[in-house]
Amino acid sequence: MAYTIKDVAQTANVSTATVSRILNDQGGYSEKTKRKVLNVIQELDYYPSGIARGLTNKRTNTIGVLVPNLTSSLVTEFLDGIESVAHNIGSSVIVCHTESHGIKTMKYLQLLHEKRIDGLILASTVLKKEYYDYVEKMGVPVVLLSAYSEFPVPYVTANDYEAAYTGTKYLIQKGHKKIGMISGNKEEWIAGNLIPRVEGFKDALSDNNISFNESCIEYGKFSIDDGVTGLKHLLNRVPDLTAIFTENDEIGMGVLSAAYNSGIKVPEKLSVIGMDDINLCNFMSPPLTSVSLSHNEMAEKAANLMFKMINSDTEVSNCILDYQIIERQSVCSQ
Amino acid sequence: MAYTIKDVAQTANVSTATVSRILNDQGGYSEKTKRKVLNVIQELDYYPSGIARGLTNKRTNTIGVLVPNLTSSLVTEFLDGIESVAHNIGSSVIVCHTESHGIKTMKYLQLLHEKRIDGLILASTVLKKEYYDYVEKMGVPVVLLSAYSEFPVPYVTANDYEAAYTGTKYLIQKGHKKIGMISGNKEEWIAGNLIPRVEGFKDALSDNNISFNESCIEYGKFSIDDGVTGLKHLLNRVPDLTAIFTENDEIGMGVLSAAYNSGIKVPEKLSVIGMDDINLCNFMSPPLTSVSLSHNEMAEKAANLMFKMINSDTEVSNCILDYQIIERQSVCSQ
DNA sequence: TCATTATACGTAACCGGTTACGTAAATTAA
DNA sequence: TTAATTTACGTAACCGGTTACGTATAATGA
Repeated sequence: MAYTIKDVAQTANVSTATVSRILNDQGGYSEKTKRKVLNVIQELDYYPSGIARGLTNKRTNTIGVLVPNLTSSLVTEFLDGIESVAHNIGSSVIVCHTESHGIKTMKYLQLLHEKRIDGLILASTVLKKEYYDYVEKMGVPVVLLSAYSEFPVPYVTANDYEAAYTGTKYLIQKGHKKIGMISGNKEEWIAGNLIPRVEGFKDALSDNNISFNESCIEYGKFSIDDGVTGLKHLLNRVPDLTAIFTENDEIGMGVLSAAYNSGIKVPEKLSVIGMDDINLCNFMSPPLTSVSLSHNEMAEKAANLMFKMINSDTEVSNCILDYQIIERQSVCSQ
Repeated sequence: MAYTIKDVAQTANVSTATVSRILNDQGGYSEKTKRKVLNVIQELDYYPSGIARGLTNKRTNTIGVLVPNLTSSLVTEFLDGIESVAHNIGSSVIVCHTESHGIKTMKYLQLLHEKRIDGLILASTVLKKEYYDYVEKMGVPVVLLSAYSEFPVPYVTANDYEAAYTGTKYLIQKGHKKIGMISGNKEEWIAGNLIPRVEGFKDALSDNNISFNESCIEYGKFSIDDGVTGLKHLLNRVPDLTAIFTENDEIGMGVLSAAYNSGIKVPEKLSVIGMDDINLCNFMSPPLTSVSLSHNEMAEKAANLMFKMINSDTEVSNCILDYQIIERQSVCSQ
């Protein structure tokens, strides 16, 4: 195998303790021996083993990130932000693709436990009691990204209710009266009881005296595909819709695609507004108007929060970020 | 901290060796003690430390994946496939976002070296000599995904040259004579000398007696943005183009977007064909015709190859996968 | 000058597992 | 019945680092 600290110590005629001290800038050695040891390290091309170091240090410089999927742009943008922060701090990230699947998620948590990760970020994941109990037991800092929880786990998220309310109101202000919504999976939210984005949608309607009918909401999952099938179902049930609010941009993209393929002009015949403001919105035809939830900031905040918890063991406070409507070309006045 | 194997051994009145044997199904213990130990493990909720285990085993059950970016769909689809294979085999994957940046890449390699990963996959990355020398030194199995190399490192890729040739020929057969190309970064390929997708494009033209002019190729990077700026530059230089072949689908998406915003109808006024056939192609307006390089299969093959090398230390052969044109609606006859 | 303190190390235990080797007890063979 | 073999463990070294503690030497102070 590769050289060890012992090899370095021997060839440099010092003890392993000295080598270790030099490697970690701890002082307690002369300039001369430092140079000598550093030379030997270079010559042998020695790299300390993070494994061995982790064993004593109880620090692996590795964090885990649980994501419900890897094909969603929002999620990969999260991952991107987290990875960037982690790398700057000197940590690596292990990605775990849970598929929102309970058993797979638990398996991943066990795996990360065995790997002795320093911290954990759950992105766009509903924190079930089972998960909470486990991470509690693991005893590592956890933060939720784009999710909240009744359990005492810090989260970084947007005010989904308000954002959805505002997004819907935007459509109303544009003169729309027949507005539908395509939402993600209902069951995902068992924990939260309420689906905030749906509630925001409903309340915006009723506050503006627009009659609401349950059939105006279509529930699916969160992917583009769900947008295309969602639009079909929705228009079957209520054909005179003039605007659609989608729970996220992927669904919105699906709606755009389905509309194109059905010859429904957006925005002339149908206005569409998404949520999250993922980068792809800019490049749709037409560019997709969206409620931006500053998700770049969100990911970085979450990562920074987690590292702060790792380093100082202090409790940190939740963080609710701002939202903002990014007007593009998928919505027009009625 | 958490319980250790010693705690388990003590409370079960056996030695740590016995506990270890039981944990690893190695035999050499009676059913009775096995049950006893297993009970204690459950009671204490003991989980062995992967770190300690890794120290003796020289196996971390962790692999590294280097990717040039995390916002490209192709790359995340790769990542998805690799993660899936790895998880089934019981390995975790560390993502490293290199931004195609030499220094950052080297830093990551060192980090992964320190972490003592079992294997490494370089996705869509040109293997510079510097990288090769380093991974050689690391002594772990490496495989290139969607890349080739003059160095003796196994790769899994498509026949880019032929695929590009065929994609271009498809446009020609549709009657197009004024065809442009938008390619990725020229400098990326220093190592390979030739840019296979560009060569395929050129050769398809000349083999079909279509005059070729260097100004018909626009070089940028690989993102959607480069597609939009690329189209503008290209049309400035040669305005009578009727078709565009893009080095990848992201660039193709950018072209679609720029065309939409400039009022250029696709495919009526401009045909566009991409490469890779990422999932998003299906949802563009219009859906983007693309040369499919079976990248799902590619990622899985690469991962399986790597694990085979990890487990058997045998040399494996390269793998060149098939391509196929997926006709959608962004190309029409001239 | 001698006592005191600081500096520059070395020794060895420890982190939490794995495993080669040794041995008493149980089983089988002769 | 006794010898040979197998089974079921325990002991202790080892993986490759870190670090508490001890000590000889050098530097400082009185």
